[in-house]
Amino acid sequence: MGQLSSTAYVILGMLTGGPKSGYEIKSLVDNSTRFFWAASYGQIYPELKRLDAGGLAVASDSPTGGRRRTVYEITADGEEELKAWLRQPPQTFEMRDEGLLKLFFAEVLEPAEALEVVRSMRRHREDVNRRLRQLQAMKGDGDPDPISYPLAVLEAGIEFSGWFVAWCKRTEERILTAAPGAKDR
Amino acid sequence: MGQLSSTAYVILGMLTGGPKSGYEIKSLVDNSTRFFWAASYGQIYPELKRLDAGGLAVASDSPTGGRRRTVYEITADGEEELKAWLRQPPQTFEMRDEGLLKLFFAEVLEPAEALEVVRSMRRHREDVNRRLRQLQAMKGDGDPDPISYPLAVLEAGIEFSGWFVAWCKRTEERILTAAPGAKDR
DNA sequence: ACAGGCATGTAAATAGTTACATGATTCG
DNA sequence: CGAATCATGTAACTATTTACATGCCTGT
Repeated sequence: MGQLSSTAYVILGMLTGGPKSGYEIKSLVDNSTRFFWAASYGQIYPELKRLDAGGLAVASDSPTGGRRRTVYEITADGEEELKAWLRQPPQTFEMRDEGLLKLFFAEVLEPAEALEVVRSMRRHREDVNRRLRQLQAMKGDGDPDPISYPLAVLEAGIEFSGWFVAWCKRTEERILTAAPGAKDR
Repeated sequence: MGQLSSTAYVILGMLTGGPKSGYEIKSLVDNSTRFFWAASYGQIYPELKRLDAGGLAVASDSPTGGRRRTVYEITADGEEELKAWLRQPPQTFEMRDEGLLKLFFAEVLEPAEALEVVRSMRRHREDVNRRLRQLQAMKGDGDPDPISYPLAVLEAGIEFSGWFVAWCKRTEERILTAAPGAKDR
């Protein structure tokens, strides 16, 4: 039917690895694509129903014990749809970083406060970097010969957050050099 | 009034440099914060009215010749509101990169097609990098002694897109190494 | 005369988050 | 037994983009 949302493609992509429940898709997303493409339950569950209705995935009951559970499997149509999308040049590149935005306006603050903005940013990125490294350690690491795309993307996340931390450190130095009085609270 | 939107703070921040029209704010945003915080007319104009209604900015007519024009000036309350917000630790850090998402699922594609995804990403980031460097060349460059926050943020954008381009190149190499047949197109 | 930039605005659609409601199972 | 986790879903809200409508001014 009409154009699918990006979330629809995230789901289709996740389903290429085998049938999954909405809950499983959500936690997969949270442990992989989240840092460059997030999705909430409020998007995932309705979208799964739409994919089923459109014939791109099929739902089937698959309870775990007495706990109801619906898993979805991608169809041949679904896979074609996914591939067609993957072949289109990517369009969306967005970033929203409140820290950079605050720093941009930091002239109205005291240097010590501007410094604190950068420190917050650094703490956050250090955190992300640590979590991504943990994920990397968990997945088979070690530069596999036939390149693993998910691993390559994970590496991008690690490098990116690493670069960001380094940039924060250098920026903290510059603020301190320009206003030596700004050293801590 | 209730909580202000982030867009409201972008506007307040832009107004600290002097009174501006909605149109001017939009083009400022497009030439500065855009790569980490965008805003459209559909947000800016209604938000300006809200800021005026809430006493954080004041509107005044300031036509250019026969062309009507409304400029907004930040009030003391507006400046306090802005500073209070700047002092809160930043919360929002988001990225949506359709290229990384596509690469993540590239296993279902031919290596040549995966390569094309990365090349698209690289072209896009090269473009961004070029435009940011142009902006940098236009603004007074040369590491001013009292650190310029907007310039520091611009540098972040340049470094970030530079890192991204380099990562794409390395990833292209890896794909070619794993599947030497993927050359060209 | 016409293109492009200046200027303001709104309506509709789309996207996405948050909070809530519900209930079963597993592990300590 | 209680907490965490598995599991599904919806309603309300907030955010944001896109497309459109309007019209003046400046430079070629």
